Amino acid sequence: MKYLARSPREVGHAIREARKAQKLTQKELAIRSGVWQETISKIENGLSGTKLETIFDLLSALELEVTIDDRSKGSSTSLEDIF
Amino acid sequence: MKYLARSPREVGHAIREARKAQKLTQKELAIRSGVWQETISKIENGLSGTKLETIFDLLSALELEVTIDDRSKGSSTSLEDIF
DNA sequence: TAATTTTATGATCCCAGCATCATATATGCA
DNA sequence: TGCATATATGATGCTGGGATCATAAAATTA
Repeated sequence: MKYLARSPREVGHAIREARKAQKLTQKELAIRSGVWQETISKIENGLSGTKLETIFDLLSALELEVTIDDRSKGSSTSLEDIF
Repeated sequence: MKYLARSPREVGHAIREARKAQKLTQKELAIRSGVWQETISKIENGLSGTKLETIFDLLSALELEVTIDDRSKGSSTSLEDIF
């Protein structure tokens, strides 16, 4: 799965989707990542501005990586994200 | 250009590279993004943990977007980033 | 639907991000 | 090498992130 994120809120959404795809609970992710369940909840729901550091803690626990690329290139996501 | 970021520090580096590629000074980017030059300097150098929000302010000013993807797939970067 | 598990919410406290101002370095160019 | 521009650094203060504890609300499942 591949997620395009244009805002912190969308990053939170991507994290939720990825977590669910891996059938993890917030608590399990919390243990793996060192980020509290309560905090994960807030991040996934887009409350809280979140620090980059925290996001990376979650992403690496989920084995995800971040790519920064020119906006233009592809609404590749529109296609691939359909599922 | 495409950057793979595995840490806040690498995000800062990617921002610097993208800014330079667009021949912008920190001050110019500061004006466009609403983030202070001093803050940009610190972010580019990996000092400061930075908030996600601030990163997105910079990325959109640079017309960059973020993709979150499974780690595995491609050391596509190693190839494409060579230049 | 009762019991259990998962998520969300709320409050408090500490620490750090960032705006802001001042200034020191460094880099580029005439 | 001297001046202008660009970048880095340092200090301060306010605000908000996140750890932490307690608990409410949802969602699962027996």
